[in-house]
Order: sequence, then C-alpha cells, then structure tokens
Amino acid sequence: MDVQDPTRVRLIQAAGEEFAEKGFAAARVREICERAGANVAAVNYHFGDKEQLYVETVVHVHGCGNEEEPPCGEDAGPETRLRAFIGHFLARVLAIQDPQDWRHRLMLRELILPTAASDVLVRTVIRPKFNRLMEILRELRPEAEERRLHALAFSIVGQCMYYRMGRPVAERVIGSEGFESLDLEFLTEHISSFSLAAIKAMEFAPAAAEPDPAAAGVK
Amino acid sequence: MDVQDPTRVRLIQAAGEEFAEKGFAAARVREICERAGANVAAVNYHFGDKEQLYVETVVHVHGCGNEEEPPCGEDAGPETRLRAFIGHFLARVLAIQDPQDWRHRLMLRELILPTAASDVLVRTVIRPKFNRLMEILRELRPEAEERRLHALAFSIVGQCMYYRMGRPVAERVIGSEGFESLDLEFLTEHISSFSLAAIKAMEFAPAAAEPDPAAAGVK
DNA sequence: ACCTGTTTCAAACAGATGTTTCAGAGAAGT
DNA sequence: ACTTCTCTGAAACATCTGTTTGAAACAGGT
Repeated sequence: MDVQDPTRVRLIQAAGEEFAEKGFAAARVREICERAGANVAAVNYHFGDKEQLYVETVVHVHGCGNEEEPPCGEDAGPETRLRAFIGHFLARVLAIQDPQDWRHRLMLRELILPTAASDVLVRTVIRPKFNRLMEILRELRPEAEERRLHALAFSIVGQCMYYRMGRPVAERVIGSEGFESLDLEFLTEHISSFSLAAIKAMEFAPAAAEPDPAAAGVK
Repeated sequence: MDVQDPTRVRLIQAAGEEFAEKGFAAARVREICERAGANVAAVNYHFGDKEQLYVETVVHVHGCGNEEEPPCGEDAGPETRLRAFIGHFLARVLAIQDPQDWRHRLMLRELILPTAASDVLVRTVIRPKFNRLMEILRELRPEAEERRLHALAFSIVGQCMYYRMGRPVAERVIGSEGFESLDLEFLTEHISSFSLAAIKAMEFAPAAAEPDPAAAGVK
C-alpha cells in the first residue's frame, strides 16, 4: 500500500483487507477510504458503488492467485504429481495465518458465502485446478466411474481445506500447541499417504453386489 | 414458530433463521421482529440489544444440538462404530439443505468466524464428539502417536465437513446434478471405505526410513 | 494564458439501523 | 376497585451508512 500508488489500487488493497476481515456487509467504505488514504467519495468515483468495488476486489485476487503453478513436471508419475498437488494446495491453505495475506481469507469467504463474484473465481481458478486433480485420479484408478472420482477428489480437497475452514475450532479442540505441531511438511506427508493408501486399497463396489450386508466387514 | 409461543422463543427462532442466512452484521432486527410477529422494541426489551440476542441464539443451538446420539452401541467393533460415526456426522452435515434447519448453518458461521459464543459450542458439543472419534481411531491403530491420531481425525472430519463448507463451490464445479448424485448413502459408504482403507494400509513413518516394524501388521 | 478532461476534497443528503421512550393493555394479587 | 408487575405498540431518536454534489486542484494540450 505505497503512498505513490494510484488511488485505485490503494482502494482495492484496503478494500481487500477490510472485506476479508469483516465481510461485505460489515465492511465500511469510510474505513476502506481511510486505510487507503483517500476521500470518502473515492470509492463511488472509481468503482460506482460498494458492490462493484467488492467484485473488482475479488476479481483482483484471481489475477494474483494464478501466479504459482504446480512445481512438478507433467512427466512424473501420478503418485508424485498427487503428492505435489497436495503439498502445493496445503502450502497456500496454511499461509492463511499470514495477517498480510488477505487474499486467501477473502477467497474463503467467497467460497462459503458465494456472491456473484464467485462465478468468475470458479471458472478461472478452481475448476482448472480441480480438473488437474481429476486427471491424476483417473490415472490412478482408470476403472472408477465419474461419480467415484468426484468423491475421491472431494475427499482430498476436503482434507486440505479443513485446515483452512476448521482452523479456529480445531485449534480450540486440540489446543494451539497441538495444532502448531501439524506443520506443512507433516500434513503434506500425512494427507498424501492417507489418500494414496485409500485410493490404492479401496474397492469400488457398484452398489448391491456386496454379499455381506454392511457392518459385517470387520474381518 | 407457533403464534402461541411466547415472544421470546419466537424471537430466537426468527433470529436464528436471519442470522444463519445473512450473518450477524447483515441481519436486521426489524426483519427478525417482523418474522417473529413482534414489535421492533421486543428485541431490546427481551435481550438488551442485538448482540445479546445473537449470543442467546447461538447458545440455544447447543441445547437442541445434543439431542441425537450415535445410533450404534458401544459394544460394536471400531470399524462399525467409525462407519456409524461418519454416517451420523454426514447426515447432519447434508441436512443443511433443509431451509428449516437454520441451526447448522448458524453453527457453521460460528465455526468459521468464531465469536465469544463459540467457546461454549466447542466445550459442550464438538470436543466430546471429537474425543469419541479419537477413541475409535486409537482402537484401530493403538501404536499411532497422538499427533498422528489428530491428523487422522481431521482427515475424516475434513472429508465430511467439506460437503458443508465447500458445497457452494463444489456444486458449481461439477454441476448441481452431479452433486445431487452424491447422496447420503453413497457418501457414507465412500468416506468410510476411503478412511478405513487408509487407516489400515497407512504406514506411520516417524521420519527416517523404517524397515517394516509394526505398521504392516494390520492386514 | 486558456481551455479541457480528470481527479480530489469537504460537505451534505437520504435512507436505514439499533435503540429508547412512553403510553397503555393485560393479568395477578390484595 | 386498586395496585403492581410484565409485556406490547407506535412513534421518535441519534447515529451510522452509502452516495451525491459542486467547487477546487491538477495535468496536458492548443
């Protein structure tokens, strides 16, 4: 938030912090303008109204969100690529603790309480990333039907995302020192091993073709 | 929201819906009072102000949240109990689509954006449930260290919770018809099998390369 | 110097929002 | 009937919120 930046980008910066912290409804344009060192009228002059500022702020996140690409070549095997995917995903998820990084917190809000702006987000950022994951899974289990692949992908994404969404409560449940010990390296290894073990060992029962009626599978 | 209910409980009911839908900041007391069929002054008369109404509403959720218990006896094996746990958890998670059921949506907001009210929630509802899961996992893999058990528990909880938190974006990514096909029965089976396969097959490497000590002894 | 289009600023505006006030209805006890 | 207490109702209040206005500052071109 340099002073010499044009007002427009200072506004987006300040708006990002404010929206990420308080959400759209609770954010105040006066506070945003104060943070940006601009006049109250600046928002309406540059963006029309509060809502359009919000949309442009969310959209701006995507532009900065695509920068990093998976640090793993396409030629590697599916296992390696899945590990890289999870590590990359987790790294961004856990970076949320950085108070400077309002982009992820804003993104999180968008994901849970979606507005019109999140359509763009899904199309440009999330769906491509999701499709890449689906490709890896398809390589690992080519015989799995589409629905099963979706569930597999969500199982992996869900494990990672939980450390973003569930962080406040998880920290209170197991204590903050216990939570701190779950660092990036350990979690990457854990979720990768957990998921790969499951993917490789799982039997995809079509539905009724199981002889044992459910719980008897204890061994 | 019966008309003959006392104003106080009608207010909490209406406030729950409103808060769950729009969040604390965006919720309007006039709207709440209108839904409750009460006067605008009712909120301040019965609860003091908007914030205390919010606290009492959240607290009220916990009272109603404990009602249901796991539908599975304690004498069953850990695998059966884990399946029951996941099924029970998922059932509540997926019930969020019920527009009548504002409690879970409100709870979700509390978990992500925790206020003072969520301390009570963690202590009375979440931690007991989490501990029950930890017991099951300890039975399945008694040799696992505490940190690993936490990660395992979060992997399971994360998979389930994703269908609550990530629902909006997941629906847009794979299409609503694809999402609909992931019903309670299928997801319970999937997450249970996925997690059990992982728990049984996973090798808990402390860090360095273990030759093959206790980990392989499951199968 | 003059015009022109752009940007900033202080002030004000209209509407919404949480809250308060106060008169009075209703019930219960004496 | 009288008091007392609890609760409701309509209106008003003070403040906050997003937005607009019109003048002024600024930069660039002619």
